[in-house]
Amino acid sequence: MPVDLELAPKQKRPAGDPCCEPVAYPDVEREQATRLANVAKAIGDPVRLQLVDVLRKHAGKVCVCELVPLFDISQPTLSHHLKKLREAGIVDSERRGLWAYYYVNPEALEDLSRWLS
Amino acid sequence: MPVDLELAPKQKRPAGDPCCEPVAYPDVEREQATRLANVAKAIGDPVRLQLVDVLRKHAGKVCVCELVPLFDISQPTLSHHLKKLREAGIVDSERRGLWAYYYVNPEALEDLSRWLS
DNA sequence: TATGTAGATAGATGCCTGTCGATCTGGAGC
DNA sequence: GCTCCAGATCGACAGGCATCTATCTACATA
Repeated sequence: MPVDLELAPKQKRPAGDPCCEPVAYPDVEREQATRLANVAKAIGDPVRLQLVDVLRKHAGKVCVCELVPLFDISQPTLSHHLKKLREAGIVDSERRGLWAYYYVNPEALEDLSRWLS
Repeated sequence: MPVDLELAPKQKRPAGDPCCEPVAYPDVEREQATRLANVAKAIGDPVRLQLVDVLRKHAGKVCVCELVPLFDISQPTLSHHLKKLREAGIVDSERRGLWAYYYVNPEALEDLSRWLS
């Protein structure tokens, strides 16, 4: 049964008894929604949210070895979370000698922030 | 090996060669971080993010039967997503006769919005 | 060259999640 | 009562994710 998806498709329903007004497609289209959702998903973990919180205050000045003791997780797990944040474009890193320094890329969060408000 | 967690614990490291400045615990404490992360996680799915988008514009005026055709998912799956949003406190519902009407609870998103900006 | 350290990667594991079809529930109308 | 419909729930399944231990890579320093 082909369904007209362009606008609110009206099912068969007692005439004169519409359950609601017609609904248009979301303003946020699938592609943009996926992008925003990916950012939201990335901060959808308490550890990662706190990581972003720390990095926003100490951008470029905190090495990973200082971050590990702040959380009750192993170093590889923290590295995994940082990778997730990197993949979502929320943070980026820079190596100086032995150490790696992470910083927040503010633009990534701006889109989501704009959509929320 | 007991580690002092109160503030930035200094590991053994060549004296006079600190990798970075001391880091304090995240301002956003674990509990609040978990709350914020749960909200972020709830909108961390493209379908749910678009659902919120639609409901913000048609709050209380859209029944579920109008939402289903907007997405390429089955009715039970959509019901599942709405439940997730309900559990996160982002939306709430009201039954009128046969139909269920959902609306966004703006407060739930405000906290996350504030944290982001 | 050998040793130690910061951080990333690999592989395993158990749990969580998105999806479906089938079924249940409860109101509306005959 | 019976039937139809909107929506929620159930049970199953595949894929994803957070976590760990073990290992690897790259740099620094003796």
